[in-house]
Amino acid sequence: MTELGRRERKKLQTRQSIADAALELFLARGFDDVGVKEVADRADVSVTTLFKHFPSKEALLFDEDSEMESALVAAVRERPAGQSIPQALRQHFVGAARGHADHPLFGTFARLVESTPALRAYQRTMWTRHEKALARAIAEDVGAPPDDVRCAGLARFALESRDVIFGRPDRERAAEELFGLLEHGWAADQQA
Amino acid sequence: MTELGRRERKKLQTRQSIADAALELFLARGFDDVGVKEVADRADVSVTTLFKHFPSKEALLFDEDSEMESALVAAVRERPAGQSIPQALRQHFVGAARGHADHPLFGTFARLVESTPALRAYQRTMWTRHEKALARAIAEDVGAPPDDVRCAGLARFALESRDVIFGRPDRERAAEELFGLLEHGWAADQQA
DNA sequence: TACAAAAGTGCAATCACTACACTTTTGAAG
DNA sequence: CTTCAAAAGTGTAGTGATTGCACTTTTGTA
Repeated sequence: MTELGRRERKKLQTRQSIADAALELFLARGFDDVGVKEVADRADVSVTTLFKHFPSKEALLFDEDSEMESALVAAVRERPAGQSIPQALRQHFVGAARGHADHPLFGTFARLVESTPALRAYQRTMWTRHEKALARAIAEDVGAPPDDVRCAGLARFALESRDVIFGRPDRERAAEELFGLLEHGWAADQQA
Repeated sequence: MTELGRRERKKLQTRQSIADAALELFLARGFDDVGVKEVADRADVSVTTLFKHFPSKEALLFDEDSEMESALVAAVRERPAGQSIPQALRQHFVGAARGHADHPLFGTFARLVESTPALRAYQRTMWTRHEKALARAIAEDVGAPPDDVRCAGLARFALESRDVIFGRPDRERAAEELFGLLEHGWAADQQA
């Protein structure tokens, strides 16, 4: 059904060449030490073309994120009966982290992003871009108005949790503690 | 005791001229429509000098943030007996918001930042820069290890709450709900 | 008074990104 | 199969922030 014409195929291929070239070069020599010119050269396209496919240098590394948003919303909507929203989100993030563990490149990639401020920032904005969608899904689920503050807050906190979790050595435990905090609150085991 | 020599005074004065020129121009015509050159000209310094005083164009608008960090840490450390940490932070942020209401310029300034993505992002990183300090203060207060995940999470969430709150019409209520969520958890009034 | 550090300057360069005018490719209609 | 407009790609020249460099001026201090 999704028969792509030759034109579309070539376009995607060009895009892929660029993304591949970027990934290789950045992994090998670091984000800041490789210019866009060099990426374009290696992909055998002009700089102008490169920027027709990607809106910025950072974007070269973060392809395809519309799937992420739907997966995020689905994690809330289609969670098993009786499971709370925070727990569903925790499971979603931990599952994603496990999936990444398969890909050997992913560790190196994560380290690159971690160590480059510009990339960290960009990745964050990519994620928070989904904040509104997530907030709306949560609000709908609990029957609150679409701009409810607590739903917006939970959405924001959950996405931030992801960021915090990925910076920790023991992600599973970190996820448990953070989402536990969101679910039961600071007061729950802090009677001091 | 803090006798500043003429040299230091002149340096501060130059810095202030630059910051003033930047604020005026940016408020009048928008951040993106004023070049660094123009700011430097107005402050009667060279562009080189401007960048010796400020690390970036965005930084021209966000001076003095070391006080903010100590105020933040103090809000936790010196909170009244019996007050929870989330409540102390809520009060700190709401109080700051009220204080700002006095300054007539502040509204315009806030609107400028709000409407300029680059400034929003920069302001966020300025705040999250204090995340570690806040996390450490919290951990120390409750007797947890300095890198405890829950303390780090609470610090992050609190700072994010500030950002969410400032985007809402009714800040007081938003603050109550968000910090209530942090204190008592999502489960507390969400038994559905 | 003399000297070294600090503050300031102007110039040229880098780098991401854009506007423009242009050529080539290609899907589809006739 | 031809034709033609849209889409994809190119090269050039520019903008605007930021940096490095070599230089002059100021100023605290010995």
